[in-house]
Amino acid sequence: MPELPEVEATRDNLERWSAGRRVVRVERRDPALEESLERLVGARFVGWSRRGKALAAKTDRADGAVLHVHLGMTGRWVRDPEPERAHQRLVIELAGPGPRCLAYLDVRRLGTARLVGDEVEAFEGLGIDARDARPSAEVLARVLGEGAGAASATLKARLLDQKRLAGLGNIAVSECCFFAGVHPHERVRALGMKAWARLAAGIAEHLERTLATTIGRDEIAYVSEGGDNPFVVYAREGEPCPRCGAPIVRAVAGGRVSFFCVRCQPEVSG
DNA sequence: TAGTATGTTGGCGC
DNA sequence: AGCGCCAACATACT
Repeated sequence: MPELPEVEATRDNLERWSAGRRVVRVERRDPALEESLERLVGARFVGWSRRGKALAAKTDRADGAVLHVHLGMTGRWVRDPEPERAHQRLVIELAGPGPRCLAYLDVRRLGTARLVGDEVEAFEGLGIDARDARPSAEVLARVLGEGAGAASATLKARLLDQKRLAGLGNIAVSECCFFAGVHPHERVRALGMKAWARLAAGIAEHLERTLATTIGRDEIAYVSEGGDNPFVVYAREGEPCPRCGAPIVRAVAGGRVSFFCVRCQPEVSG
């Protein structure tokens, strides 16, 4: 499920459901999850923060321990699931009024839930947040366009590099690059300040749009089963570009698909 | 049955 | 050092 907007919507839900509430029971249904999670019993949730796709729940534990969560590909948190609901990996029961329990579901089990020492550890290795940092053209040019390897790096690879800019995923790259009118496989060295400025605006636009459809929902849906494709170019191969009408192209780079319009997003360096 | 999937990590060759 | 590429992780769906 998760790119930044879904993770932010999840953070918002968990904050509303659990802030100020005490854990009375931790049920570790997936033995692959760390035993240390059981130390949450008796702790009170203080609040949930996010950086990129990582979540951190502060508690009132004396040792400052923080619950670190990463949703992987299919992770999600729900409140009070039906008991027979599949793929429940972790269930946290809470005392007092509000949802009885928070449940972590993860079909593919590529996500993480573990106790770490503090928030710094939970966010270790992550760059600036793609939304909260509101990166300017200058910041993007520096964070994504510089450093060793910039001579050969593609924009897509740099946008996906969580230690540079945290939060964008494979879908976001196609969307942001379309809004910016830049080819995702462009070499970063070929980008001028105007292109970085369009990217800054494109990232903001993508996040604004997707956040609007995810925030405030108990169950956060994405491109998954059933629903209409909410994206502008992602998974729209062959459909007309919403700007110029040319067919949207699908291409694979580094094992991951990109969608773009060759007319609106000409590749100058490729 | 093969191909696909929103994420991350680690190996390989350059 | 750090690219791009690929496989692996584990599972469901088409």
